[in-house]
Amino acid sequence: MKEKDIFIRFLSDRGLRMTNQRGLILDAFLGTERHVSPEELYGLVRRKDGTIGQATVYRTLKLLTEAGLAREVDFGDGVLRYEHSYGHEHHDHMICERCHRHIEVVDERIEELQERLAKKYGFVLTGHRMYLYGICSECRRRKA
Amino acid sequence: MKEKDIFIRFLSDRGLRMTNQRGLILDAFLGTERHVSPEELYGLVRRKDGTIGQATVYRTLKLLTEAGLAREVDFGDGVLRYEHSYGHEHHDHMICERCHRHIEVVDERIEELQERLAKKYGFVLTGHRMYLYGICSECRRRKA
DNA sequence: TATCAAATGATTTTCATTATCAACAATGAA
DNA sequence: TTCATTGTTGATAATGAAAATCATTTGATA
Repeated sequence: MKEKDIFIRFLSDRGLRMTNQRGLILDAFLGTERHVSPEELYGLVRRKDGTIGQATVYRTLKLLTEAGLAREVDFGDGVLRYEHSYGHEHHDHMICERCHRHIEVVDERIEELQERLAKKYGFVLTGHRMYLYGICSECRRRKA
Repeated sequence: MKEKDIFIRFLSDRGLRMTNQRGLILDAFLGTERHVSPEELYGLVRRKDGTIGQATVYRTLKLLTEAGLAREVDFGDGVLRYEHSYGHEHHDHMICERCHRHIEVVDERIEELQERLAKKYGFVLTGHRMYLYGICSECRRRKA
């Protein structure tokens, strides 16, 4: 399992340790699709080990993010979510405002233009967040 | 004052009333540049009327947003900010991760591509949020 | 084995935002 | 005008996510 190795290496580089709890949390995280909130993940992990604390889940998710295995996603609803980062290349998000369906999208030309736009203002880009909001075809049909 | 008329009309369309407090909050909001947090605005309004409640500021900002006079901006730091919407055409945000300097940007080609991207997935766009993060020239120079 | 930093879980704290509620004010019908 | 209805407000409590605290446990290493 590649991810676990990466995490172990990341930890030991910092003088941190791989523990049982961190292993469980990583496994649970890898088993998810799309986006998990710390709370949801806490629920999943607890099924395996009922004694785990939610603070540990929060802490581990931060670590996974720093290790490059997870990525924070903020839909602006007040809950931070996490998605896989390793082996999942960058993408942006398109969200249906009616059914909350969610699609991952990328457009290379947009990415390119973002770089240029940044350069124009003297910035060196380190990252970006782009959320497109709209109504999906499904919901438009249903309305009719 | 155009904005006040718009707000009054918006309110009466909904069977709501223009009040002294709402007027004060609108004025204070119009007097700001860039982005205000509810907390900051509360501070400003209180100078004019020390009895105003912060819940009223929160409520009024929501109303202003619905009226199309304000726009919510979420930089992801846990505080929602508001910026002028009326007479201020849409723009995106570029933020320096080091000094937190903030620039408003637009790129018509990006906007256009976003539309096309949405269409490709059957979405009709209603809006979007785009935040570009990077390091500004100032900060890069200072580092050297 | 002794030592010491890291890790954990329970708990508390923080902080932004929202809900609740009683008091008050405007509106409109009778 | 009177009275009922409904909107508005401010104070306060409640919520909920995230971070901080802390006593205790764990694990690596000398």
